Order: sequence, then C-alpha cells, then structure tokens
Amino acid sequence: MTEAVSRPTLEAVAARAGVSRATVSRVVNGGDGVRGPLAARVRKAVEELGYVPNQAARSLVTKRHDAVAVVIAEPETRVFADPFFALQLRGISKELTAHDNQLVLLLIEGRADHARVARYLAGNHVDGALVFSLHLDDPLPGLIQDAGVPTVFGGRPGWGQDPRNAGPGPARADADPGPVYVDCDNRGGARSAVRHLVGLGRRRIAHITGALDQTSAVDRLDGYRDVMAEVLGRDDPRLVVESDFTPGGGEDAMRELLGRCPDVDAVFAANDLTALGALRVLRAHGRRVPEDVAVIGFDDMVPVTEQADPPLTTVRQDIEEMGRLMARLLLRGLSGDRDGGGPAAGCPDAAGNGVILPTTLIRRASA
Amino acid sequence: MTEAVSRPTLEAVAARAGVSRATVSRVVNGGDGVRGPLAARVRKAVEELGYVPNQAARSLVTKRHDAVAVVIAEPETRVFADPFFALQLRGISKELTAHDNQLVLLLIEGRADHARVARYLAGNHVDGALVFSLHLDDPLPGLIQDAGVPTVFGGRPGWGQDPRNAGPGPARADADPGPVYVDCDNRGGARSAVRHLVGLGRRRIAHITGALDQTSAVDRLDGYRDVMAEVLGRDDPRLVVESDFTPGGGEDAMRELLGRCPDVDAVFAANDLTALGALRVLRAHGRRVPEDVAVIGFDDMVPVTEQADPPLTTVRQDIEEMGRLMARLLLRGLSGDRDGGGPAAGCPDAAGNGVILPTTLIRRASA
DNA sequence: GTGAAAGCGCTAACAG
DNA sequence: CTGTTAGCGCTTTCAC
Repeated sequence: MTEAVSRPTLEAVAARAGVSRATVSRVVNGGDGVRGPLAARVRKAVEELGYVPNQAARSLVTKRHDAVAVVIAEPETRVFADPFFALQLRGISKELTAHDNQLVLLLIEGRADHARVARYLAGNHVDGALVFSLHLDDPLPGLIQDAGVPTVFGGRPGWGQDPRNAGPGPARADADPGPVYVDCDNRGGARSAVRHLVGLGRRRIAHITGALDQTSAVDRLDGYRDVMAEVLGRDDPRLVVESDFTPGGGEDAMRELLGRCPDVDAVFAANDLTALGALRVLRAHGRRVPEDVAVIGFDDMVPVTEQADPPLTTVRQDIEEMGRLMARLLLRGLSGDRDGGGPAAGCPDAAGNGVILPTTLIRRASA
Repeated sequence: MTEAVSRPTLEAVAARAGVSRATVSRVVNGGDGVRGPLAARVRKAVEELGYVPNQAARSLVTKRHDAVAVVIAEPETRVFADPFFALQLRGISKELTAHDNQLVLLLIEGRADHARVARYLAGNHVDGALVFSLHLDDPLPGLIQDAGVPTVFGGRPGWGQDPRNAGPGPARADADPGPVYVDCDNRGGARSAVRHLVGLGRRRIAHITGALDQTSAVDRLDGYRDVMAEVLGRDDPRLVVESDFTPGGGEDAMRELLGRCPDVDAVFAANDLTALGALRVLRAHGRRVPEDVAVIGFDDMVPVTEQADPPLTTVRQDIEEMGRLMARLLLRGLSGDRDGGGPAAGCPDAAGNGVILPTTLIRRASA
C-alpha cells in the first residue's frame, strides 16, 4: 500500500514543452487549433512526465464529471442470487467505458440508505444516474426528481403514465415526457410463452407471478391473462399464485398450485429461478416434466436454464444489452442537453420515453 | 431527465448566515471550534438553502476523494455466473458507506482495459483500490505499483513472498511488507473437507481443481494433498483433475474421473459450481450420492448448495465479510498513512500482510 | 494560433 | 473563536 505520488501538473508539462498552460490544455482536450509541431512537442512532454489530468480540477470548472451513478435499490438478497444484476452492470460498464465515463455504484440496503443516495445525487458528483429494481412504494424517484439528476430507469417505473408495455405507440411530444426507461417486452414475452403452452395442447396453464410490487411481474401477469382470456376464453384465478421471483418462492407456489389444481398441466413461471423451484417440487411429487406438466421460465439466465433438469424452456431477454442501452440513452441525453425536449427524442425503438427490447422464446426440454 | 440545477455555494450560505466562508466550512466539516449559536445559524442556512458541498472543489485542495476503486479483473463470464462477486461487493459497499466513501467500479473485460484502469488509478481519482480475481500472469499488480495507489487484494496474490496460507505465523516487521490481502483459509478448508471424507470411511477421494492460475485453486489443491499424504500416505495423481471453477468444467472433470477411476468413492470439488457439475454427471451415470460417491464443494453459495440435489456439503467462507474486511483494511491504511510501516500493522488476525478468514464445514446431504 | 489572466468552490494557514 | 488571504489544477474568455 504505497504512498500516493504527487503527479505532474499542467504547469509542469507547459514548462517542459516551452508553451503556456492554455496550449497544453488544448492539446490534452483534443488539440483543436494547435499547430502540428507544437502539439507534438506537448504530447511528448505529456508522455515523458506521465501527465494525467486532475479530474477534480477539471470538474470544478467544467461542471462535468464524466461519471455516472448506478443505483441498485434492492434491499433483499435476491439481486445477489441471480446474475441479472451482474449482467446489467457489465453492459453498463462497457458502454460507459467506451465513452470514458466512470461508474459509481450505489447499493441501497436499507431505509437509511435512501437519504444517503439522495444526498449524493444532489451533491452534483455525477452527471447522471441509472436506477434499477424500483418497487412501487420506492421513495427514490421523488428524491431523484428533487436532486435534479438526469436519470434513466431500468425496468418500467410504476408511476409512469404509460402502462402500455406491449409495443410502440405514437408518442405525444408535447406532454410531460415522464421517466426515461429501458425494459424488455415483459407482456409480449409472457404472451408468447403462454401461447407456446397452448400450442402444446395444454389447457390448465398456471402462472407463478413475480413480486407484484414490480412492474415486470405485473406486466408478465398481464401477458398471461391476455392469452388465457383471448385464446382460452377463461381466466381461472385459482391458476395464479403470487410469488416473489425466488426459487424458494417458486417451490411454495408450486406446492400451493398442486393442492389447488392437481390436474394442472403447464406452468409459466415469472422467472427462471422461480421455475427452478417449481421443477423441484414437481419432481418431488412424481410429476414428469414436460410429459405431465410443461414448465416455462423467463429471463434465460443461461447457467440456470441450461443446467436445470430438464433444461428449461424460457423467454429470453438480452440483459446485458439493456444495461448498455440505458447507459447509451443517458449519455446521449447528457450530451444533447436541450433541456426542453425529452432526452430520448430521436431515439429509435422508443415508445414514448421507454425503450422496449424484444424477447425470444428459447425452446429447451421443459416445454 | 431534468436539467441539473446549479447548487448554492459556501459563499451563499455564508452570506445568509452572516458569517465568513471559513466558518461555514468549519461547521460543515464537523463544527470544531465554532460557538454553539453561530454554528446553529450556519446549520439553519445550510438547511434552508439545501447546501451540499462540492466534492470536486474539496478534493482539489484536500487531495482526498473519499472514493475507492473496486477493480474486478475477470475477463471471463465466470464472475457473472456465481454470486461470489456480488456478495463481495455488498460487503465492500456496506463498509465504504459506513465511512462515507464512494465505490467506483472498474470492470476489466479485455486486454485493452488494463491500460485504462491503470490510467484511472494513476490519475489520482480515488484514495485507494480493492482488487479481485487476480490471475498469475496478470499485469495489473505492476501497473498498480507504478500508479502508487494504496491497494488491498481480494485473495492471496500469486507473487506474494509468503505462500503460507494455513494459519498465522510470526510476521517480520522489517522486511518488504508485500501486498496486503484478504483471503479465506483455502488450504485449511480443503483439509477439513478431505478429512471429513476420510472420516466417512472414503479412501479413493478425488479432487477437481479450480483454475490453477489462481492461488485459491492452488491452495485448495495443496490442502487436499496434505491430507491425502498425511492421513492416507498416498497421493495418486490420477485422482486429481484440473478444472476451472465452472459447472461445465465440473462435468467434464467428473466424466474424466469416472473413466480413470471407476471406483472413486468421494469427490472434493474446488467450488460449489464445480460440485454441481459433478453431481449431475454422477447422477447421469447412475451413481448415488452420497451412498456410492460422496461430494463436497467449497464456498457455500447458499442458493446453489441448498438447492442442489442432494443438498451439498461444503466448506463455507464468509464472502461478504471478506469484502467488508478488505474495505476496512484499506480505509484504515489510508487514515493511518505512516508510509513506512505496513498498513495492516496492528491488525488482528493478520499473518504478515494477509488476513486469513476461517472456514467452516457445512454438512448437508451430499457427504 | 498562442499566451495572459480570471476564476470554478473549497480548505487551511495565519492573523486578529 | 472568527475572518482574511492564498492558493489547489484546470479551462476559458480575451487580447495579441
């Protein structure tokens, strides 16, 4: 743990190159309007001295930080049990890195952390924020609004005025643009899963929901209901069990389901982890998958789905791409900066202020 | 994505409270030596204006950033498949938060990223760094050394001069202290696992290693060999298969093992994920676990071990605590800052510059 | 094109 | 105890 060395300053580089600080600054920041040979001399001096600009000093004058906060508002352990979060981070990291931005990670573990995060965001330490895993009653959106930090949400926020989630619609450019977010087509994905089960000839199709205080869970439930109502013309409430996106929750739900409807012949689980729990209970009860009961998950966490027994049919969403897209949207908004118009304006695939990524059904053995 | 508002400055607070900037600064930074009523007036002004200090300006003069970089040098997908990384991050985050430090996440995906990270670290943007997942040939340690950033490593670095990993020994205070790191007792944990298998009456005990370019894998292998040599008086090389910490790798290794030694009666896998793969192959080959073959993992990733079939006996390490400890060590070193002495000096549980956390054998059904 | 000068918002001596 | 005074290292008008 060596002592931090004091780095050379602009001044030093200027002296060595025999120019003024201003010139060095210009060269370091792209070199516009500095003649070739001079610029070369400066670059040489920079090289020799190992000069690295002091970001604090720079930020002080530019008011930019080239840093983005990633806020993960998941007090529970769930985030840590499934790789969702890591994949999302990876996508974000790649995109930020490509634009020379830093990633400041803000984990919210408990109630008290909200204030801390809000303070940080308000402190003008970052140029923007990427926020995940919002629950319906989360105070964060309000705090962020107050802080006035440009923000992109991961997953449709619950308070947005546009509950449509199934496809692009004409966006009214004049209204309050509402929150900017990136999500996958939860509702459409759920529909395709249930339709697939229907196509398999299944009729008593159950749904194990996710945590219903999150829009992703609600949207998937809606998709399930869409198909049950439209295609089968019925929507038996006994076939829906509320759960929480965890394997344990999936087990409990599956047991409940087996009790309620012993003749269930298919299960659409709100995510892969839940499906895993269901699979285990089905096996314990001697039901064969998919012969007796077909099972479909959601997410396609490859290590989970491929290693499941039997390998899990699921609805895939490109999580890493979602992360990347969130970062891109934020960065674009930051550079655009015409504060009147919505920042996602001109963005392809945008439905209103949300960008909805498509999902794909991945067929494996379980359905 | 609202426009960032321009925040009030110290100046503004000073004016409103009718004092000088210096006084406000004092109050904001702990309020030492400011009389009660005055301080109260300042605090009121701060409150009313919603003043938040500008960290950039502060850093510029204090040369502190209250920020720590977390570098994850795992180009592969492995980190994202197991929750190890997330747990570690959580521990770090908690500790940093408690000390009002920010966490800057630096993910290394490819070769080019090393330079970027090195530049960032050298740029004096953070007070210290926490570095993970080092492989033997990693250029990072050198780069970090050059950057002169106080650093604590997660896992014993390969080039450290103290390969002992099995317990505390007298540390020589005068020599080059070497890298500071936190690790679990990989070797001791491996020993306890193998001893447990021996105690079960098993004799043909195999080991599926981790990626041997990481010290954790090497240390676990050493622990295995210790017991095989000491207790059983032999060390059959055919019983050791090199693998890579992944479930897929575990499957391949188990197949290989079954081919080499069909009469194997126990497997100690380098981690839980590997054990999972082994379990699957054993089942496919009709071997009962634990009756025919006992299986032990390492890590105790609860979602993995408890959901395994059968539930996995394993060696538990407290990953979150490791993260927390790394952060604590770094922060302590930063505040101590007597640059001669080793920064971990005076730290309990320290063997040399490494802190080794104990492991526990968790008995479940698989062994 | 290039340099000189004026701060960005804050802390840390140093006076008073 | 409190205020005054210098900068921290950089960017950015503004002259030249």
